[in-house]
Amino acid sequence: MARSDTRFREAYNQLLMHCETLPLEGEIPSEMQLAEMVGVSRTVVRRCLSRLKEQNVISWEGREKRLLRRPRVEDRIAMPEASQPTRDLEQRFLGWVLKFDVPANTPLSVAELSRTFDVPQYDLKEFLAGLSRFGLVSRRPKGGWMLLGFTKEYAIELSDFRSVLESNAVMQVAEAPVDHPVWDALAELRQDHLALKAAIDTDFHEFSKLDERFHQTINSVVKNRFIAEFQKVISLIFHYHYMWDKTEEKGRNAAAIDEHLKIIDALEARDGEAARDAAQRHLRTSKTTLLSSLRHHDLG
Amino acid sequence: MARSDTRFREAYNQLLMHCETLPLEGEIPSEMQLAEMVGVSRTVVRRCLSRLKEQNVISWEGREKRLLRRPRVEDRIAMPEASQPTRDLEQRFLGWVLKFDVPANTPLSVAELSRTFDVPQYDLKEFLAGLSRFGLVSRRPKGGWMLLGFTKEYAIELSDFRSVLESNAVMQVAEAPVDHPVWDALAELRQDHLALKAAIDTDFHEFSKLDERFHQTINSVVKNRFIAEFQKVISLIFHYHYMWDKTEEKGRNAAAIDEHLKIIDALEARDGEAARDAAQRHLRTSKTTLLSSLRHHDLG
DNA sequence: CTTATGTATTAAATAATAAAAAGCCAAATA
DNA sequence: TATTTGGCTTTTTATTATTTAATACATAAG
Repeated sequence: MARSDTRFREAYNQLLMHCETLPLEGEIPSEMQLAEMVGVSRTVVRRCLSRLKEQNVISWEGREKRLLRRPRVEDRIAMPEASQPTRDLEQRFLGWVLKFDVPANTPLSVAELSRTFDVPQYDLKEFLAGLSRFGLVSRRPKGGWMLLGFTKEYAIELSDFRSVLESNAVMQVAEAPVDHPVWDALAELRQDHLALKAAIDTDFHEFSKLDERFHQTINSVVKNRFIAEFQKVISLIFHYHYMWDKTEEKGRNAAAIDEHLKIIDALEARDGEAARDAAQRHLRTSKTTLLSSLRHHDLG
Repeated sequence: MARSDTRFREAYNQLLMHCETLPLEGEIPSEMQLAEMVGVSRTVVRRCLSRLKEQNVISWEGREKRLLRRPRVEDRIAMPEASQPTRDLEQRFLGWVLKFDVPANTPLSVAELSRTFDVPQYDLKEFLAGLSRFGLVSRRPKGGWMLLGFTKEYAIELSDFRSVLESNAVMQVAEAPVDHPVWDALAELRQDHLALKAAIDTDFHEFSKLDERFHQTINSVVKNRFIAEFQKVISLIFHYHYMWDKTEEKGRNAAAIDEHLKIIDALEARDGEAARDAAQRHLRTSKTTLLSSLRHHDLG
């Protein structure tokens, strides 16, 4: 009932590996050096050395440490099977919400989420606390958490916010120096848009990926940690919704391609104002699409 | 070693109070009604009733519950002294960081913070997880947390972001309907600015409050949860820094008053473009001030 | 005099646990 | 018969206890 000793196990195995590179009776480096090597505190190193001595792999007397015998495979400590990485929890959680169409104002059970996502409860608590800053979840008065979005209001506010951020991004692109990599990327995007436009009848579902790439390219010009953080969530949400709303998909995508091309035109002409206007028109369309996809869910 | 029974204690005392309003031998409402009343689960209500019966305050047999005697003051359960509210932890934390000029890349000890702020450790974990979304803190590889901001880069990106948000807000104000409360607020702000301008030689330190009010008024027009969340942090940070940077304060404030007035002029003329330009000029000044205040800290 | 070790102190992660909430069912009421 | 109520069970949450790990400090070795 306490913190796991994964650190110790990992360090122990690493030290074993290091021992294999040493000659028999060879001198083992100082505790501090070992700690540095393995990226762990001296406390852990000493625990490892204790065990190595116990197992008669090394001798250890004061600062004299020597290799007694060659380490064997069975000397290694088994690692507790690594659970799913907590890293992409955000992706998985938002995906779950959108895929299963979890309605607004659903109580979230940390215990249950912990099971579905195979993530310890305290990691989830931390994660949810972070999401609450985006207004996606909140604490319930009687304890626990609650999923707030995606209501119509949320979608509207998110779209508006996206509009604000992306208008700014477009303006910045227009003012980027000629040798900025964004220009090559845009030229390539133009080709890909034209290619898809030509094959729209069969390949229209390919647009989703292209769309994401387009917006990412535009936004990559803005070097701002706050905006970047939000973009991650925004693009995820829009992306998922489009994937699920299949009504009029071909027509919608064809129209979006033209809108994108207009933005590229304006940008390459270095006309910031025109680009911003084109971008805003495009984002208004996106907003409408997002809202109508919500309406379909309501009815279905 | 488990969750506190504050809920029970509070509920018990509330039920005692309710009993006082009842006549002797009076019927006590159903468990569900009591639970609803006190805002607590039936489980807690039943625990309370058990104790009330034990203390001979009520009789309780099946669904027949009657008041046996008038509750006395000593029947109440003592409440564990409420620690500092976790509510304004954000204010206190940011205040602490800025006031003591905690440098960037300082390791934060949850244990220590818990003591200084008189807040349980898990609350702090949640809070820090939230702040990490703003890029102010992050997890350290070997565990624990680390304060990232306020570096020069952070200040620049924050200022730029603020600029984006506030330009948008200003544009929206310009398009607000004539009966929107913002117009009255702006008229009042104009008077207060003029008054302070007249008395600038003596009252220049009053500007800080006025500044906050001005920006809050502008931003209040934008109804957007994402923007609102950020504004809280942004205004807090800018505000604190100005409070601590005393160089040239009078001159700076006098100039800012004029900049504010120009924005108000443009807004009242319903000239969105002009208002945005004026706002951007003002925010550029703010950015410079913020950066120079950081530089002073570096030198001092 | 610097660097490494031994020891003590402090902090962090996390499982265990009491408190609270939610769920279920039969009995009682209307 | 439909609905509410109370007794009981199960699940979940908040919070602590405890183990692991990190850090600080004194002491010894080179």
